[in-house]
Amino acid sequence: MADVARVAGVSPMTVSRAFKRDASVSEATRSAILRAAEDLGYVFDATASNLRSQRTDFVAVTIPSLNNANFAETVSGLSEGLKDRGLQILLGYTNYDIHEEERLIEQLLRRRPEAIVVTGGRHTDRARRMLENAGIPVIETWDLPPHPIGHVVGFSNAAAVRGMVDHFVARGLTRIAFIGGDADRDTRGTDRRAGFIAAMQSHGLDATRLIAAGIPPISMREGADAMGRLLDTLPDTQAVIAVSDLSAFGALTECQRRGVDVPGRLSIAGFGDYEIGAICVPPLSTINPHPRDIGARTAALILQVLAGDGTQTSVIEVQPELTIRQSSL
Amino acid sequence: MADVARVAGVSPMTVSRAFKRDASVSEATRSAILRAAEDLGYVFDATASNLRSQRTDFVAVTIPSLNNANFAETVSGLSEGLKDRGLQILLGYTNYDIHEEERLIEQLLRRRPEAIVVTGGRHTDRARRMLENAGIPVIETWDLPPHPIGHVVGFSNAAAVRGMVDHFVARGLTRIAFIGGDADRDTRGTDRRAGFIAAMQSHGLDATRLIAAGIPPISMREGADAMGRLLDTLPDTQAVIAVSDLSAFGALTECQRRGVDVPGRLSIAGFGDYEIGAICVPPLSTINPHPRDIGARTAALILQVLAGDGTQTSVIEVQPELTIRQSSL
DNA sequence: GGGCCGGATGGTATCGTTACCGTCCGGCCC
DNA sequence: GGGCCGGACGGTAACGATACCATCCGGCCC
Repeated sequence: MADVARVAGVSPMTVSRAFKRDASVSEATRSAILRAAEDLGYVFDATASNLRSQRTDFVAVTIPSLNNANFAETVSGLSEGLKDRGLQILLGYTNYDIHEEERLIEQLLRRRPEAIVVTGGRHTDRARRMLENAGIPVIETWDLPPHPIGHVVGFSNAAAVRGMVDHFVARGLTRIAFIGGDADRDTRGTDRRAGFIAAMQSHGLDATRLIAAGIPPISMREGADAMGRLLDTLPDTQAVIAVSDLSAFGALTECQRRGVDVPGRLSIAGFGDYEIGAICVPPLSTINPHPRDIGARTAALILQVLAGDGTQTSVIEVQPELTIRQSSL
Repeated sequence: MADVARVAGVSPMTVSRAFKRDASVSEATRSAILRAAEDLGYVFDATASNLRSQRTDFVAVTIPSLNNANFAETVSGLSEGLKDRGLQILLGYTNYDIHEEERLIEQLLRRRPEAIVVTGGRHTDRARRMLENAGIPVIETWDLPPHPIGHVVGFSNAAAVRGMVDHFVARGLTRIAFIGGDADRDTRGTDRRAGFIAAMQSHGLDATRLIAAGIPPISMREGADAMGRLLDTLPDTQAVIAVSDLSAFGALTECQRRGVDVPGRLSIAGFGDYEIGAICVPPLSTINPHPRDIGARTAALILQVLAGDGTQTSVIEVQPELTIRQSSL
């Protein structure tokens, strides 16, 4: 920076200001400085800036998996909402493992983010403590934790599935199965399964048609395998709700391979409104949790909190949308 | 850190060492320090550490899109290979836009990564200059650029597609179309399309059955729409290669909706070996570029270069694998 | 014309950690 | 017993930017 200042004929202080957004540097001086910097190949050192200013301009985000269209949408909405304020995202993924999440949170907090967004409401005790003491806004998403750490932008996975159960029951279907949600690791999956069981019981129906699908992320293949086991063991099943559209699609393909008519003999529904559910034949009924909205509203919340609007924590509940398509008609 | 030192009864210097990996601190002292830190809720400040030590222990990575199983696999392989050496990944995505990539690269370099991995070999001039002058290892992946900036771990998209064309020709199919690759933004897509054209011409076949699919990322829906246009305008087409498995699957669904038998009347192939291609009915022929290997070999290369093994640049070519399934048999 | 104001710029200390260099001390060798 | 060695720990300066305060000067008001 001193070199740039020398070449541009100004003080380092002015160079520093030229790299800021709204500092008072005349336009002529600024462009001269930026040109000198470009010529010299100078690259602004964010670590020094961060240390001195005690601001890093990034928001830490943890998601269970990189390769998931839903979480990618949330990150995208978040990123979009933050970029006007110059906030960048520091992303980490946990592989659906809360111990991995704990390690990740520790690493992320060391880098002094302005805020931290975590997916889900279940954490190790130590992770919880770290988040509570971090001294920055904490937002839990994709869930409605009973005891939030800070802010929440989420929805009830259980209530969302209840809507789908009601849809099936209204169509006169009673022998309904659920695929997935058996792994303790995926709390949203287990919540969906718990919602299924509660909804079935409240209708006075048998809630024991539960097919395990393995550890998350639940693949299409695992959905297909689960459907295979379901057809083998409980062939009179009339409808299936899968923990995600991906496993629902896998289940659908298994039906196709076995010549089981969907929805004629069996109705299928998924969760997440992934693109595949809208385009496959027949298209899948699903529940759209509006992942991009979750990101966008999280971004808005972060901006509001960082601007200092009060210190109370907010719980923002987004409404999942029941989307009925041919696979359950 | 001074507070922790006081509580633990040692000097700040010793606390600093206790947080390192292989510093000479007695085990008793170290655990006392870590306990004191935990009690005080002390969080190590990575920004200060980075500044003083001039090491950040992270590798910057740019990918076109978060929500893409292939790139996610590469990042995962990379991450896995780097974590033993304590290197973390700082990930950014470009939305398939080289100007966005330029901005991203600038932001990433400001954070002083130990190395930078970019997806693809086409960049803006300024991005190229920044990478050349960054003074850290640069690795271009998923491509074999004619003029590499530094190291390369990639493959020839064009050559990979040629293998698929050869497969079709060997089966006696001659009226072959290509879906996608028309957008300038996705260089890998355009390379695949160019490879298709070259391969067709070398067989003396008509290489003009090219169907546009829109701007990347090419969705399943766009694959379906493209297939619709293809069936409308060139109904005698015998085989289709799509720019990715996702668009290939979309194309397949369009055939299903129209009652076009695959592979009876039309063969379909994709690219990328996504899970959907393996499980859909019929399963899709595809080309597997081994994305996780790309990540793993990139990680190994980075470790080797950072360890100081010579200064020459290496070009590592991975071999895509032709995977023939029922959709083209 | 003197005083005042605000935009543009400069100087200095400092953010929290670690590189570098010392110190201390117990053990071992000749 | 003196010398040497190495493990464990401490003191100080410095990484490269910016917060904070000071300065300078042209323009405007009364």
